[in-house]
Amino acid sequence: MSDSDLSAPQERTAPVPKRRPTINDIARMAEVSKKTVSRVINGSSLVSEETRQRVNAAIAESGFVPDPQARGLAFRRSFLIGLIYDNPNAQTIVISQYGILDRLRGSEFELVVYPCDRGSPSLFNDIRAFVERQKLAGVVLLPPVSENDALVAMLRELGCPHVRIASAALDEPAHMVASNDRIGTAQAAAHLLDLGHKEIAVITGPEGYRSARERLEGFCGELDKRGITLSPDHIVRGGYTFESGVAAAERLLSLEPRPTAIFSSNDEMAAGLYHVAYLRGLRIPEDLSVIGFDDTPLASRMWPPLTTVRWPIRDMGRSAAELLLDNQETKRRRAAPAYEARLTIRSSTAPPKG
Amino acid sequence: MSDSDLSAPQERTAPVPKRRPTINDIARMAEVSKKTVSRVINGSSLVSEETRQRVNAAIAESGFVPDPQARGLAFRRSFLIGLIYDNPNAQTIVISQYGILDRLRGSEFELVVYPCDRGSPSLFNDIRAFVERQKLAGVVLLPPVSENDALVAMLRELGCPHVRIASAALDEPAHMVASNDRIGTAQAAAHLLDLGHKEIAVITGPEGYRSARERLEGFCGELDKRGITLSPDHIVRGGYTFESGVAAAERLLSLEPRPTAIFSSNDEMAAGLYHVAYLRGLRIPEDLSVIGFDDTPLASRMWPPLTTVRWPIRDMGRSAAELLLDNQETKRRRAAPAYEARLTIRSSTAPPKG
DNA sequence: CTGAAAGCGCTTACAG
DNA sequence: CTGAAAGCGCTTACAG
Repeated sequence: MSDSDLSAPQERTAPVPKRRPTINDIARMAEVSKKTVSRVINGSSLVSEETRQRVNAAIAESGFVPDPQARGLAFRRSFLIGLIYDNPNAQTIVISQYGILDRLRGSEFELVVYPCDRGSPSLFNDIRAFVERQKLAGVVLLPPVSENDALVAMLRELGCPHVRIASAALDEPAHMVASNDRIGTAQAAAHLLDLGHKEIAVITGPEGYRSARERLEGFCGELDKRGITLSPDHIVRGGYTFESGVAAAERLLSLEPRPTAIFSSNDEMAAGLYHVAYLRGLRIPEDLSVIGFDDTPLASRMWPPLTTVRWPIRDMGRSAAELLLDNQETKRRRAAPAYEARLTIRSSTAPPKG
Repeated sequence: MSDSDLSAPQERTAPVPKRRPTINDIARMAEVSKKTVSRVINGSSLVSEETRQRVNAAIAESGFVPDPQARGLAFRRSFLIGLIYDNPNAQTIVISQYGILDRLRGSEFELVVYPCDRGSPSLFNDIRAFVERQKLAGVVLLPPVSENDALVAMLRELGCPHVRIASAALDEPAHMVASNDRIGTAQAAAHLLDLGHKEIAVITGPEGYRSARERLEGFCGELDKRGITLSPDHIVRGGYTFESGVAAAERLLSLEPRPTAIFSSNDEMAAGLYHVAYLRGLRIPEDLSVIGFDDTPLASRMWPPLTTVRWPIRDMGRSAAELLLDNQETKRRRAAPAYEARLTIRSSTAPPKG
């Protein structure tokens, strides 16, 4: 039973440094050529059923795992998926990573993280170098950098498969995992209207961000339908950061008459709004109703727990990885499911006083 | 000047698919063997200054970048660093990633993320497979999985370089980036005492977690010094989660007399404590002073902003990567700097009433 | 359906 | 200080 029965005595003393089995070992065990082993590994249909079983048995017995580096070198590409993002929100990043890994686990692919700075003048060169050097099997782009069409054009030129996650369909289905943010924000507007609010204001996202536009239009679209139009001073632009939420809140809460309800285009800015409200002695939701967007853990940890629009980022990450792998293995271009952002009602909304 | 002057006319029409230059191209350009180019790439001292310059000039001119896959295959290891974690806190994960990448950027190494489940029966096998398959250049372990000595022993056996991030020196300096959590928690205790609190309670971390012990002992150590000993019912165990903070708070705020100050061993549980306090109509800090630990963004976004102990995770991540790379390139074993958790005073602490 | 040869882009002994 | 040969563990044409 021992595999060293035939070796010289002195060789038995030192435990054989059991080298990982290679494709050659499997070929020998199964009595086929290494090329045939390769065919089995890669799921080629040009292998007889009997041969395939013999090879698979040898693989199982030896615990053989193909070396991704060697495969990659021969394939001229790696088994690495890059995650490129400039999103400031830690929750979004981590949860999207979990989502992608949900799909990658058990596959031969690994996830390499690549945070970037959209403002950097070397952004394009850096990403090009990253993609080329690692010969990435594909990349997933998170918003807002996912909205950068020029960057995506470069990826296309490089022949790097890519999937964009965003708040609207910016690209062909094969390259897109989109949420419909308008549905959830329309629900938010309807919720405030149903509670009886008339003095409504909005903190939007940064200029030029597609998500900012989608959320604003979804919210205002519903108000329009009900015959309400927000005056320009009731729409204040934020930067998706806590600090920008504070600044926007200071302007909105100084309005006369003061808004009784404010929709913030993300949870971070809603937290800033809470601070300003509390500093001014306002109670939430008695004096001010607040709705956020994202449904990060922060939303449920604030006090009172924040009514917000849930953005299904984990599912979207999983879909992005799915698209990348599917379109790799098969030729058919599959599309990701349609995702909808939906309102989650907690405790930060109530009817206006009086 | 054109590099296709000598090619047949019909070849000039199709733009030459400019293949990435390889070590062979550089060898040809510099008129040396590829082995010599390899020596230059790897910083060998056995190259004459003149030859080195010629090779470097060719590299610069051609934009040559060595293929990490091919290098890895020949080296029998990859240029991938794994980040292994089971930490539930998104901020901790993302910020440590930034820290590690601070050091990796510009190097030839990439960061591969590997969240894991400490409860999984296949944890060891999964990590072993990950490390072996990818022939990782090294791994960084985040707490609490970094405290798992058996896992680290396995990594050692596999010959996988590793650095552990934790709240105490669990290992030799070359494998350790440790914070001293006792300093910050002692400061927290002193702060509460100085404010005049007598009824003090603690929410600790999970049983068996080294960080939980360090923080508890740091806090109670300072109380002891001042002649105060907490009764067992004033120390409630939490699980580092928001929900466990809620549960612990419910017990502590039911005590008679009610504590006027509570130290929570992380920010997440402090958020849970806030909720229970508010539900009971208590004001922070007037009726209850609260101190957390970590100084995640959540701490500054809660209301009132949380007094907490700052855990310098970004710096620690950078140090971990530094250790891994240094101990890779040189033989000398360097140690990471000593990190100290320190108290950050915000608005959740005040003198007790009366 | 199967295989022998050559190659992916590098490095390790081994010479000199 | 420099190089020719062999090899890392796979796959791509090319045969048959």
